[in-house]
Amino acid sequence: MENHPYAPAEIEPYWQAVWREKEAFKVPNDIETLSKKPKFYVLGMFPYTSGAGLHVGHSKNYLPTDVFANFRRMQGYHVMHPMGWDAFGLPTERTAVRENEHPAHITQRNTATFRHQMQRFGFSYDWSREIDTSLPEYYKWTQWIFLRLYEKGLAYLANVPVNWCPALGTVLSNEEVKDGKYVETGDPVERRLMRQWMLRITAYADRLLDDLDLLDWPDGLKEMQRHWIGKSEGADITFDIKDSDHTFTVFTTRPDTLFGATYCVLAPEHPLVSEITHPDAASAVNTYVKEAINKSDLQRTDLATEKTGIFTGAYAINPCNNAPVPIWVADYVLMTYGTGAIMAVPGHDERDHEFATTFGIPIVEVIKGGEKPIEEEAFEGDGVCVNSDFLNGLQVTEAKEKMIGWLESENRGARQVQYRLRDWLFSRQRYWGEPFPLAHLEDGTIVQLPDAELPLELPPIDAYKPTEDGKPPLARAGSEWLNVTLPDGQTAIRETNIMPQWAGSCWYYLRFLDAHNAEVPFDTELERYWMPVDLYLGGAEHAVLHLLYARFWHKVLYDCGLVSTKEPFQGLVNQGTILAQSYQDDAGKYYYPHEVEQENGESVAKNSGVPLNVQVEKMSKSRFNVINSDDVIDNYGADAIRLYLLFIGPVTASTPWQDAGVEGVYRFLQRVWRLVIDEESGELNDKLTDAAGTTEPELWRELHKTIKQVTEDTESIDKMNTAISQMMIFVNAATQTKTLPTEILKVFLHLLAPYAPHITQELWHRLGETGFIAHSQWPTHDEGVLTTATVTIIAQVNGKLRNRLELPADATDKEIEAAALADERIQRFIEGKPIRKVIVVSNRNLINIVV
RNA sequence: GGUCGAGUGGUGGAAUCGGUAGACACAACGGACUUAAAAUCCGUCGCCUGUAAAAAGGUGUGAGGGUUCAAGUCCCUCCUCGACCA
Repeated sequence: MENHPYAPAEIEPYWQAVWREKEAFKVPNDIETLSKKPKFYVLGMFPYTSGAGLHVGHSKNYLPTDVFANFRRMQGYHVMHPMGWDAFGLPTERTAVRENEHPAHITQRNTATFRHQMQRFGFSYDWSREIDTSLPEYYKWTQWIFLRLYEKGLAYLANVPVNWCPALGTVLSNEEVKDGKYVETGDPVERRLMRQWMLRITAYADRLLDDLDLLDWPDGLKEMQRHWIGKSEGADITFDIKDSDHTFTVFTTRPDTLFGATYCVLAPEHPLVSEITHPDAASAVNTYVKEAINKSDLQRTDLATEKTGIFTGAYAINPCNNAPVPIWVADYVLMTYGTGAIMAVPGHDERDHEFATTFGIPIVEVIKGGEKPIEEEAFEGDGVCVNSDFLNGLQVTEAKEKMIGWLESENRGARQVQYRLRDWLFSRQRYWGEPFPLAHLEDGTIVQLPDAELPLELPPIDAYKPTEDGKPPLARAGSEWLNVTLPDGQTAIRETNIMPQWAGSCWYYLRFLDAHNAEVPFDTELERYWMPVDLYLGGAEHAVLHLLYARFWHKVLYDCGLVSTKEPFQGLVNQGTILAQSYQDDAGKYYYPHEVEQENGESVAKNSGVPLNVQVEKMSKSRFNVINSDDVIDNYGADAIRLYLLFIGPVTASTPWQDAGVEGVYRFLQRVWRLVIDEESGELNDKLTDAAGTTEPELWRELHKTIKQVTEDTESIDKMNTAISQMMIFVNAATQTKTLPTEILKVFLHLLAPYAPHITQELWHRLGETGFIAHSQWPTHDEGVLTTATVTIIAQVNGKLRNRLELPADATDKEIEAAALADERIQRFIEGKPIRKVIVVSNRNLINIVV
């Protein structure tokens, strides 16, 4: 019967092979050819290649970029649209330990899976530019860029408090630690001072902040980066200590409240704590400090927890009035922010107020304007200074200036800018990452490897774990690797830390431009042509860290004269996540859907009968709710899953996956197929005609409407779902006409091509065309076709819809009014009541009669 | 606790320079076709009143209030959810 149905399993692999053979999406690398057309660089954040492979949630990132790349290509641009792998990282290293295999092999296996899965989607990547951050030919240049940072003094060693996990023998990032445990294994984590590599990102804080204004990013995202950088302006103030030669400096954003400072607080880690503590308080302070140091920053600064602290027995002198104020130690002050010491103004700072109330410290009002008495609530708003000697009567802003001026003239302090942003902890005690191209001489001097000796490759080692005496895994490498002899005969030992996973992704968008250049990281002319990235698409989880780190490196490269743009990513969109039903018992254990059955309308675990909570949340392996893209492609084809994921909602929205929904777009693709192909004979549909498109005027108009909407919606990126809706409307209309001019059909196939590249290419071919539809030109609509002789006027009485009137499109307001008043149904609602007002909104085809 | 964002049918979602609420699709229901089923095609589909069926009317975008000829859209208060920060 139906011998020639739509068969994605046949046509998709066929065209994918043809595209590969003919290098259909390869971008030229010679600048002369490139300069003939405008450029567009569209990039999806490249994936970390875990062993689990791709699930449909990941594709929400790659689909909009691919559609947009196809769209721009058809509009006549050279389109850079590459893909690669963020391949260094801890999960691979752990798999290596578990399976006793080299991480490089595991990485190769994983990238092969990712590549294969992506190719099944029919993405139009230029695969000749594929990169892998863990290959020496790539990380050679990561090391090279690091040396440029080092030369500029932006990399340094420092003793910093870190999250140390003894069981893993490594430092963990803050995100990896929750409640004092490593989130993945539950191993305890402690705070420890360690000598670590740091990158001086704070030196770029101002530019990272200011240049946000140059970017076409979502406002919310820019706001998050601003917040993260956290610039605050204020003053450093130096306090003398009573009966002591020591002094300490505090940073405050409110120098105007100095007269209200009734105590000071040192962070538990502050070096002065042991120096100034009164002997009577020493043992108690010591105990307190030890406890505090092991708490996380979050625990310490959480507003909800009760403030703790202890009096040192020492007093500071308030510089503006020489009053003695007690010095406390409290964990809500962090050593890593500001100077690690604060002046506390309980009258005008919520946390200080809470602390002062808890410990019975006096509260002084120095700014008037609060709603409640100062003893009850801190007043942090704007007001007038009181109890402040020479500041009395001034507004907060003026008072700040005056106080800073006074401090500077008295040599008691200075204007100061502080950032919340801290320097970037850049070393890890692991194996699977970039080795630092540095070595240590016996006297402690650090020497850098000459550029010509890069890459410094990872040595083979016997086990991917720390040494017995707690050194990083690289210390297991033999002396051949560890010991270096310098040209002058001195011997040095290599750095055994590695770089964090973020390093490789800080510049990968540049390597794509010239992926296999062995001489330089990328060619300057190519960089000038392609940069910046015009559209960068990725998840909101990278809103701060990756984007901030990459911007930082880019600015350093800019200062080195290596790149031509101040910013790497001009346009950026955060795609939403794909959600799915997950099943969890009260203990928090997740269950796979196949382990769940329904009982009396409740979901329970099949084997135990334990009742389960059903929830819709982000699709992820750890929640046991992933849908594998291979399975969907097996059943419905790549074009169907492509369309479905874009159809269920806006690109930026998070939307739940529904199996049944794929059926809908699959049916749509079948209808498209049947428009062209007679399923019985396999020949072209009889209703196709060579007659002009205008012989089906209704459909001709619908086509132009569709061109317009699909073009606009695709351009917006976010509204690809309504572009697909309009194409469905068109196909429904085309199914119902007697004839279908090929002229109309071909234009429509162009519109669908970026979304469903396989079926459109196949039908294009069946219609006798020889080239790739992906290389043909995007259509434009004719506004004249959209205008009609008559329009429907919405007639309202008192704002309520009462009738629709068909009137000539050129009817005047008066004629519309007359027609409406004459209408029988409208008259029923007016019925003799006096007409108070008539409003005609002709550009909305609407009339409202107020009675 | 703060900042930002979002609440629309049974479901995913359309419509925001204020101007026809529910496009498109899923599910459901009814019909045609079929020995039957699947597929396909056609139709109904917010809620309430009304009717044999219609016609017709009322009401409706988290809750309450406001501005306006007109509010899902703007303003105020509140509730819920999400993201980020603390």
